[in-house]
Amino acid sequence: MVSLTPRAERLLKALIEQYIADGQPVGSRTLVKQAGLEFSPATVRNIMSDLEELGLIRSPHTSAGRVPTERGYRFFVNTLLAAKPLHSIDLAHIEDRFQSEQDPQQLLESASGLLSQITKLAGIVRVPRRTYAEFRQLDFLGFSADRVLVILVTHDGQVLNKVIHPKRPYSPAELQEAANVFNSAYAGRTLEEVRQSLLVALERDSEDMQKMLRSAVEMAHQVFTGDQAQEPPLFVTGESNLFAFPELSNTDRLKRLFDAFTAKQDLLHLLDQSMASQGVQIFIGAESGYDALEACSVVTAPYEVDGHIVGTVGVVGPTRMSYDRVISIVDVTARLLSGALSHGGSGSRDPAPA
Amino acid sequence: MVSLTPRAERLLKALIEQYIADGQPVGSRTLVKQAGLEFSPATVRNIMSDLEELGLIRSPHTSAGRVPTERGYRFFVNTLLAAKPLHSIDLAHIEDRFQSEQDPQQLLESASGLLSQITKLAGIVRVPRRTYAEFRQLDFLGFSADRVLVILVTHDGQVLNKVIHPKRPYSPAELQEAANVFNSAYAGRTLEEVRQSLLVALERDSEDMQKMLRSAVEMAHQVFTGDQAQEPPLFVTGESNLFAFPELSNTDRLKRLFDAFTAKQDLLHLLDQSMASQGVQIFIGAESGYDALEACSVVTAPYEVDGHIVGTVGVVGPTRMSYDRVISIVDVTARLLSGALSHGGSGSRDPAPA
DNA sequence: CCTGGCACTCTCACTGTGTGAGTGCTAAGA
DNA sequence: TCTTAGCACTCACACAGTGAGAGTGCCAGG
Repeated sequence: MVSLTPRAERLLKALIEQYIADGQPVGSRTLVKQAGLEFSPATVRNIMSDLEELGLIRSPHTSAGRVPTERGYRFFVNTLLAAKPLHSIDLAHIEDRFQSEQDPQQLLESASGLLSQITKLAGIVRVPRRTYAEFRQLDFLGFSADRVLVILVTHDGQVLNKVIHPKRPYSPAELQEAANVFNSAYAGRTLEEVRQSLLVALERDSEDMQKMLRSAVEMAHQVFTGDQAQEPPLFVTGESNLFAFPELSNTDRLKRLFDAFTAKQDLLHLLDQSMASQGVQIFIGAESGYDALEACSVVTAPYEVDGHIVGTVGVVGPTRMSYDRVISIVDVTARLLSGALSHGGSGSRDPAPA
Repeated sequence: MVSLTPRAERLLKALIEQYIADGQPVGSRTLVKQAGLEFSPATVRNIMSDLEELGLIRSPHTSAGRVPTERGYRFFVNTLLAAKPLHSIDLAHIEDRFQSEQDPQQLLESASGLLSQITKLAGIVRVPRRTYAEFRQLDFLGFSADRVLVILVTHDGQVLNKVIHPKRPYSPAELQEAANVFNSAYAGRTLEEVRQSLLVALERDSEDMQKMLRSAVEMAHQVFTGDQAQEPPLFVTGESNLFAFPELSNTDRLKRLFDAFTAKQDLLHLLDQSMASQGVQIFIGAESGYDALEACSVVTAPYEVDGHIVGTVGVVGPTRMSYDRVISIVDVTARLLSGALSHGGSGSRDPAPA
C-alpha cells in the first residue's frame, strides 16, 4: 500500500469526508476553509496533485475540484478511518426490535429492515444455509392418491414443506409408520448428513432396507432435493432508498442494480465470500467484481449462532457513503443479531420437553 | 359517455394506436400518412380540435402533436378496442409452465413471472386469503419449556407455522393429546370459522371445556391471530421492466411506484376491489385512486378455484401500453391459472387417503 | 518548502437565433 | 355545408456565443 506524509493523509481524509458529506467535487479553497487547515490553498493544490498522481483522487474536469477514486476510498477505509460509535438511539432501536421478535426468519428480515432504515441504504441479509440445520422430524400427510404433503421440521424450529407424488398410493397408517421409522433413523443429524445418507441409501440395493423405510427415504429424498429453490436465501430491504442518490440515478445503472437485487445470484456470492472471514468487510466499487454494483459499495459482517458463522448482514449503497457510520451499524447489527439468535431469543438450543 | 362520428372514432383510434406504438405526440400529417386516411391533414386538424374539446386528447405544447388523455384511453378501451387474440407461442408457454408446476403458491408466483415476462411490464398476483381455506390439522411440537412450534395444515396443502410461548410447560404427550382433541373438534371448517369459534370459546367460562382443549385453543388462537402478517399476500415480479419507459423515468415518480410495490398496501386494495366483478378490469391513470400509480395503468382479472373467485392476477405499466395485447394476456393467464388450481394441478379437492 | 499572484481552462447558466414541426384560420372549391 | 390548400404563427429544440465563477498549474519571492 502507498504511504503518505501525515499532512497528505490529513488532507485526503478531510477531502473524502467533505465529498461524502455533500457529493460535490471539492476544491482547494473550500477544503482549507472547511477543514480549518493551517496552510494555504496553493499548498493544498500541490498536495492534491501528488494524491492525483497516486490515483487516490481525480478531477472530473479541469476546473472542478477533486473527487476520491475507488482506490482513494480504499486507502481511506483501511488507514484513515476511525470507527464511529453508534448513536445510542439507534442502538436501543435495534435492541428493542430484536427483543420483541421471536421467529428466526422474521428476526433476519427485521435485521435487514433495520439496516436499511438506519443507514437509509439497501439492507441485505444472507439467511443461514439450511444444510447445517439439525433434522428433527418429518411428517407425511396424504392428500390424494398421488399427492403427499411432506413437512420437515428442524431443530431450531424451521418448517419446510413440499407436495410430492409417490409412485404408489399409501394409506394414512403406512405414511405414519414410514415417518416414524424415518424419524427414529435420522433425528439429530444435520440436513446435509441426512441428504447424503439418503443418496447412499437409495443407491444401495433396496433389499436390505425395510420396505417402509425405503418408501420414506424415496419421498424424503424428493424434499431434500427440492430444498434450495424453496425459500429466499437472501432478504433485501429498502432498495428504493437508493433512488435518492444522484450518482445512481442513471436509469440503466439502476435497472442493472435492481435486477441484481431480484436475481440475488451475485449478491449471494458476495455475501458467501464474506462469510469466510470474521468482522466487517467492505467492497468498494469494482472490488465486488460485479458490474451491477458498479458505483456501489457493499459493507458486510457475518453473524453467528452459538459461535458458528452462519450468515451475513450487510448494506448496499453508493461508493460515496458514510463508511464510519455504516460500518459500525453493520457491525453492531451483526453482533446483536448473533446474540438474539443464539441464546434466549430463539434460534437453537435443546428442545427440553419440559 | 361521449358519442363521436364514425370518422372521429376512426381517427382517435388511429392516433392512440400510433402513440402507443412510439410514444411521440402525433401530428396531423403523420397520422394521415401512417393510418392511410383518405382526407387531408387540415381535416384531421379540425377533427382533432373537436377531440381536444371533448377532453380525449391534448397537446403537450403548441407545436407538438396530440397525445391521448386518460379519458381518451378510457374511451378507446371501452368502445374502440378489439381484443387481440394471444400469440399461440405465448399461450403454449403459459400452459407449459402451469402444467409443470405443482405447489399452488409456486403456481401463483409463476403466473406473476409469466405476466411480467410476456408483457414486459410488472406482473402482480393477489394470493387467495387463507381465511377461506379449510382447516385440516394442527400439530404442537415442544422445543423448550416456553416455546412450542405450531404447524397448521389446510385442506389444500398450505402449511403455516409459528412459534408460540405457552403459559406453562407441556409434556410431549400433553401436546399430542391437545392436538388430537383440537383436530377432531375443528377439522373441515374454514380457517375463518375456526378463528371465530376460538374467540367464542375463549370468552366462555373455561370450566365447561376439557382442560386439554382449553390449552389447545389458547395456543391455536395465537397462531390464528398472527396469521395475516406471516406471508406475502401479493406477488410482484418484473418491476425493473418499468425502467424501460421514458414516461416513468422521473426518479421521484419511480421511487413512489417502487415504494408502492414494497408496501403492497395500495395494490392490495386495488386488487381486492377488482375481485368483486368477473372478467378483465382496467384502471387507467388516476382511476386507481392512488398517487403512486399516477402515470400507470393496471389491468387485472380475477381467478377462481372450483368456481369461486379467490384472487386476482394483473399487470402494472405506463398508461401508454398495448391494451389489446395486455388484456388478452391477463385474461388468458387468469383462466389458465383457474384451471391449473382447480382440477388436476393441485389446489383443492378431496384428500382421498387412497 | 511554503505561499501569493496570475494566467489559463472549463463548466454552467443565460441568451439569441434558426429550423422544423405542427397548429389555427381563412378563403376558395366541391 | 363540408373539405382542402395556403399561410401566418407559435413553440420546442438544437446550436452557438458570452460572461461569471470556480478551480487549477506554475512561477517567483519570502
